[in-house]
Amino acid sequence: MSESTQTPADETGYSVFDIQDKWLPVWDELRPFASGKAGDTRPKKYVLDMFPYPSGDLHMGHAEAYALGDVVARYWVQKGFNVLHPIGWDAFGLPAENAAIKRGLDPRGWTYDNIEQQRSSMRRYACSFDWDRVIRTCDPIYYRWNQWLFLEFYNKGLAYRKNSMVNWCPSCQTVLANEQVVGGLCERCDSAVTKKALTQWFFKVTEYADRLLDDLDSLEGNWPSKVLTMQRNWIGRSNGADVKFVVEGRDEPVIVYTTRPDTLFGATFMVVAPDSALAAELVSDASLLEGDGNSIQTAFAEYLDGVKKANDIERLATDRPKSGVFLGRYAINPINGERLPIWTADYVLADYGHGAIMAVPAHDQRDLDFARKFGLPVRVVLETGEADPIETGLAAAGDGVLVNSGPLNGLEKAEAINAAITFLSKEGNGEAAKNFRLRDWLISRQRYWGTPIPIIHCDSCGEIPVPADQLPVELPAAEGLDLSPKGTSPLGAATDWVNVPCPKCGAPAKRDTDTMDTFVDSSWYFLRYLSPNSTDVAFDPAEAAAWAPVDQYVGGVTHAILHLLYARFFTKVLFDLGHVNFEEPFTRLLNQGMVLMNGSAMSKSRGNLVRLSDQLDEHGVDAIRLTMAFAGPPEDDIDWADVSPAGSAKFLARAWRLANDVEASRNIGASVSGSGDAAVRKALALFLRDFSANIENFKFNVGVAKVMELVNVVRKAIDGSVGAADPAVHEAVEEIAKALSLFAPYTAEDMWVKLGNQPGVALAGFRVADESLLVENSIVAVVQVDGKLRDKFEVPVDISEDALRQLAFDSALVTRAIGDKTVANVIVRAPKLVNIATK
RNA sequence: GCCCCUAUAACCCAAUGGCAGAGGUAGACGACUUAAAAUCGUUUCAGUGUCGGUUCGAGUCCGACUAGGGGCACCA
Repeated sequence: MSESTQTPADETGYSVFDIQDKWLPVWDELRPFASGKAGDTRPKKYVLDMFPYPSGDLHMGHAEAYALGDVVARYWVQKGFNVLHPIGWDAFGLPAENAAIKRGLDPRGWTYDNIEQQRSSMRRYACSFDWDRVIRTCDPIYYRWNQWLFLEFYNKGLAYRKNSMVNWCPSCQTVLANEQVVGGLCERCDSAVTKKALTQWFFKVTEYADRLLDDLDSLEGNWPSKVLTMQRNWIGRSNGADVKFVVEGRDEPVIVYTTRPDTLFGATFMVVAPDSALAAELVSDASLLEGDGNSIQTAFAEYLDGVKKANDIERLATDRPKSGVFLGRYAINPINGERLPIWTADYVLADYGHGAIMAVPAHDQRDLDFARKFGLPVRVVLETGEADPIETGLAAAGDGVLVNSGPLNGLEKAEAINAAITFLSKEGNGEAAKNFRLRDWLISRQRYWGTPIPIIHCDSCGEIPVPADQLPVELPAAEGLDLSPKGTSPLGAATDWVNVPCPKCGAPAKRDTDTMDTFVDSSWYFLRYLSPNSTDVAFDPAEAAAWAPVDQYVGGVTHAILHLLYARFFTKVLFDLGHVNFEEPFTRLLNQGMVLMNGSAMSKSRGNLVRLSDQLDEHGVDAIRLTMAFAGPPEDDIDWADVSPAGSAKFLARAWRLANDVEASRNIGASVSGSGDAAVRKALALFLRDFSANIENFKFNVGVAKVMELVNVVRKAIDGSVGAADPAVHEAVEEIAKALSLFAPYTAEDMWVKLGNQPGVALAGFRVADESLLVENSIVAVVQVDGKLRDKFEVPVDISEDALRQLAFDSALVTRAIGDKTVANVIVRAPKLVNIATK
């Protein structure tokens, strides 16, 4: 063991490193956190930490997350609950493959080695995990059920393949889900994401958009409001209308989505997305185009080319000037028969609504910018009191009364929206509609280290699901496969694996070579913990009924959208399929902050990396865990430069010495009589009352402070006239050990045994506060004059208002403060306070 | 540009609308020690980012502003 601030020469004998070595093997025997004991009558509590990705050993971020999750889990154990607190590994994914490519390692071996290292670190870190329920998503016994779920989704029409423009990371050489593109950059490697037309697998998450949004209301108060807001924004529901515009020379009308059907009279042109099928079709026949058809086709082709080249970062820049091309075609406004020119511009997105809009420049900033650039007309149809948009360049976005709008004139905006929809519906020209910002979830990836998609492609039968009895479709060995990214799946080269007979007709067919997004794995793992080794079912419904949903989820806010949205989606699908009886997977959510160093995220390149293993070697496990809990509110970031693990270690030694002193006093046979010191008993009762509330409200830092307070009280008692042999002291130190078991399990266990107990402080159970000690006979009342404190004195708790008022006016200090001023008002809040207002 | 969160002592942080300090760090002093460390004890330090409002009373509620952090951002 390396140098430590805890000198082993500490004459009292406290050595964090010795007690770590001492208790770990004992706990391995005791298994205090086994949750599957037969006949366990304790009430259940499912506490879940987000499982780690095995990218190396644990780091400071893990240390915080698992320390805080452990406080919650161990708290409920102390409260007498049968706590399910499992752990596993999110073991598929690119880093394993990248390591394989870079260092010539097998992704399998690399992954399992890292898992072993993390598992061993978690054991030393004293995480209260139930080690009988470990899962690894890269085990065939796990991902087999990914495939089963995929087929359940497929059979329900919730998994489908389509060709579309998808996000493409040129560095990872794979497609990305919308959620994995952050500000136009790849979430994983920060490369600029481009678009590519590919046939890919999707999960139809949009079909659940309404429920995913509406059910967030039921989580209000139990999830951080920040996460709820982010999910609401991401789903992005908007209400409006679909409006049919007849296009000259086209049989089918074009449908346009708008949130402002009230401004239909203000539409002066139409815009279609350049990369939409509609745009291509509209210009395909040169003879239909107004003016020189050929030059319009050329201009469009050039424009489309430029749009395709632009990446998302350029496209998302809001200050970018508008661009576009006139397509030489016209649409008819259904509300007034006006002829509107059709343009194409990249501010209209192909995959939102119908890829086409009606432009109302007077009341929409984007349309106004476009109209001003290309000299298109602007017509105000809503009197908002704002200046003329043509003059100011600012669209009139406010509310008001309709003008220039035929039958809608005089109506308020809200009324006009309804009236317009009614009018359109009657004519068959439109209807109310809603749209979502959320897109379907692209789940196929062109990489090796993932779950194979269980579909076989047959020339004559098409897509055929792999029959259930042939699952799992196991990944072929990586050996001999070129894993380097090249835009197509490495699995395509595993010819023995790829070529299979069609399950339906027996003709030669090929397996789908893509693998699933790893977010599929993590969308249901909380259910797999309930029957982690089952080969018959993904999860046992009886176990699910007994344990699920998760009562308390703990993890980083980085997953606020991705993982949490997908897991919610899966849960709702599983509910609809009759596999679970709840619709929200995580009843309560705690997001812990990050661990920083000197104000910024730790990283090797910044040179501010703090290694967890160094910290553990220097201060011991308990001190680091305690530091994490004590640093501040759990959702706040911890700056490691601001905290003092040495201070935590010092406190733990101080607490430990209390137990040591009590033990010593017992050994010398000090006589014990009575129920012990009243002041210590009262301090203990106060502590018991406050501590539980603090932990349940995630105020771990305050909870720790309460333990420190009690330690200080007991220290004084021992050093003073009360002494270490006092029964109240003994009792208080036992409670300190139990409370500390949430934060510093080694120290707590050692204290507990020193006090004469069998090992197992984690299961000891908190004492109940003695209510009779909390009843106060007297209280200090304060007297304010004009809000300023002037006197205070002790009064009986049941003092009457009149008596207290009298006492206040009897006070010389008070009368002096009043002086010659007139008393205007006297507020009496018996027994605590009197406030005398003067004028 | 829009929305949300935060602002208390040198530092990290507490405080059901009722005495601004629970706890810790750092500092100072003392005890113990030949000395130092450790330990124990004592102790300094703010009127709560700014301005205004509600109230008998505001760190706490309301409004505006400043600073920091986060989210969303051509979604029709």
